[in-house]
Amino acid sequence: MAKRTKNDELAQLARNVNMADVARAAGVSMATTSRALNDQPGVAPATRERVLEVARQHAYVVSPAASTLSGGATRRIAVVVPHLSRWFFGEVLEGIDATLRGAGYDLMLYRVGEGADRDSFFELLPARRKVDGVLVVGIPASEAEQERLTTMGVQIVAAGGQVAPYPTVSIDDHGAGRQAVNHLVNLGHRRIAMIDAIDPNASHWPVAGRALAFTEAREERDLDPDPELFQRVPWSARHGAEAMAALLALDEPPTAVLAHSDELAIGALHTIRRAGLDTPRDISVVGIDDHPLSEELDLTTVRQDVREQGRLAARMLLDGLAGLDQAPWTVLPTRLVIRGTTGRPRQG
Amino acid sequence: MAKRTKNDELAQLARNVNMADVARAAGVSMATTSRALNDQPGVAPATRERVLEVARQHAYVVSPAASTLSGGATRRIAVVVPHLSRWFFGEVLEGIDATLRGAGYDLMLYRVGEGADRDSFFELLPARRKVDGVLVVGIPASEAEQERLTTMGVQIVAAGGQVAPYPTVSIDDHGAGRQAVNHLVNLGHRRIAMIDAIDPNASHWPVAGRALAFTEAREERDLDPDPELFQRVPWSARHGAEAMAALLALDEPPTAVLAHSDELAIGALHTIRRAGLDTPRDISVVGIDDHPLSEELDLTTVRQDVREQGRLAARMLLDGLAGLDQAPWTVLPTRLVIRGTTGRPRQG
DNA sequence: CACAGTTTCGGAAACGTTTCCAACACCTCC
DNA sequence: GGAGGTGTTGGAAACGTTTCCGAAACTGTG
Repeated sequence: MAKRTKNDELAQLARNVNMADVARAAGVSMATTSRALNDQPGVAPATRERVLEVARQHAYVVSPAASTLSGGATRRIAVVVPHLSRWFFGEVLEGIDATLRGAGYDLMLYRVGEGADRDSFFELLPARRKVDGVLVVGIPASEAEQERLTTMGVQIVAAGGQVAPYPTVSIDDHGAGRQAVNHLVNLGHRRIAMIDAIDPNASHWPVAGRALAFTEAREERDLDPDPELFQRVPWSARHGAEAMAALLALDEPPTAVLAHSDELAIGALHTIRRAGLDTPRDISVVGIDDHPLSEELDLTTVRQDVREQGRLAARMLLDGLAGLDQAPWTVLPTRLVIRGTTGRPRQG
Repeated sequence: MAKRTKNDELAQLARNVNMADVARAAGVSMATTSRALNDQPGVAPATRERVLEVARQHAYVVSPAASTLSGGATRRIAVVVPHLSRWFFGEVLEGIDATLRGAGYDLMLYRVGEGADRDSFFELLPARRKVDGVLVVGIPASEAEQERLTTMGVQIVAAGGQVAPYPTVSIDDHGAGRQAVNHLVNLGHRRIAMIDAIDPNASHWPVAGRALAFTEAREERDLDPDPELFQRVPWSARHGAEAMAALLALDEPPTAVLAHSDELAIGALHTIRRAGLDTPRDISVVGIDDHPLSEELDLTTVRQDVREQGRLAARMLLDGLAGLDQAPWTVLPTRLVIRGTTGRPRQG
């Protein structure tokens, strides 16, 4: 009999149960059923219990389409990212997913690169009748695109990016750069290089955040102002390696290197190894991120809590949807993690 | 005047335009408007053009909720993954997203770990009225869970995983292991170790695919059968490093190591470095995946096209939705990429 | 018991699209 | 001209839920 009941239940899943079925079985109206299932006031506790039990027995799930059409809310959030296979975005998504899931929201993913996809997304905003809110992650959106986005008529929060006309979450990017460069200065380095990252998909990339901290420190702390020490390359370990090779080919190589991200730092480390040099004996390297591989590589780095950024961004969006107050701008601190790739400069 | 037109358009986006508005402006009925917008037959070309132009001028987008409620199709695909921040899943998602986007489908992301989330997902199948199909990626689903999934009444395709009662895409996992171990054998290695990966979230992890190829090769090719040479650890660079340390602590360390994935291999490489040893001079290392960092690390590895798996899986699902024939099981080949971490065993 | 206030309940309209089928228009052939 | 076939069009019903508002039931007080 147990086997037969299981089969009946399976068959019932295939034939979707509607609220009308639940109402009939519970002996109440559609309106009462809806109120009971949606935890709305105006239902006697005993009636509510009965309806919930009948719904459970029928394995009833609401029709999201009918619910949205009638009540307006989609209970879906769009997450817009420029890349999927890079660590940062996967990590943010972990935080976002957990928070949305906990609140009963679904996550719709939009990977928006360049060209037709991007034009289509920002021009017509096709997502606007599909979601209640949008989380924009690390998209180098132009001011026009940002403004366009606000016309969607949905809540927007940005993470991991730049100033925008909607609430944002980010790390103290400038502070992170500051921590890294100060660490090197305090070790005694004066000829310090930076390998900065540019987004291969962005049309321009102003000197801001981490890079700005570096250029400012050069002036304030009397560091070597050699422009050759400021390298800007597309992010990837390989480009980091190539930039490090260019730095090692200078008449006077730097004694320390600040890399925009751990991925660039990893590439730089391997160029150093291949050149027969070592950290921190011959040259110091510090990254930013604390990527999972950094601990294994013993890389000194500035840690940012990427997952927390995702959680916070989602939290802020949900608060906005619930009509609660939103902080317009939340900045997470970063923390210097000293490992084995930084030390005092070599004498002479 | 140009500024004023732009503002009118922006205001119009905020107030959603419905199909009734388009029909009225085009001077046709709702039925004709729907046919024209959906590329259905039974509309005169001139009428269709007129409707399309009016829709474009009004920046009309359909109400997905009304469309789904009326026509049944959601045009959404669920992608179910056990992790988000690991490279493999980001890479698969890139391929999936591109293919779904091209076909006009939206991607809904479900990260299903362990515990309540997982029970909820597989038990009640809440996604079943939300999507037209499901792509299951790298989920170590039990047979009961797989069977349960088929009761959703939607198309299902799996990628990067195991045998299932629905179409699947994977690499030739066994072949990949074979390529790696053969490469080492052909270099002359006989005392070969394997660092195998287990999913920290799975309750069991049978010796299959790559690991099976290793254990079979030991018997067929007369390799050293020492059971200490078969290490199984949770995937991560750190666990790879620890397993490598255990192997180096043996009375007679292996002359070569096959790692289940490049991440494990990277960890192993660093233990080797820290022990003052080098590849391939002292010991050979081969991984599987061709992770982006592997080229930079000069790691010999077996390459799998992860993004192509995503594309294929999505393609197969869309074909199923379109009523086309689906191959029940598609296997992608892998390719050995020889770099600098493998060489002949040291003499003596 | 009567009255007032509160809680619960149910019917019907609304939401915005899709699609079936009847009606009409047009064309071709005998 | 009439018959038959083809293409186009439009009205109405359906989809499954939510919510407004009137009616009924219940509770407490004098």
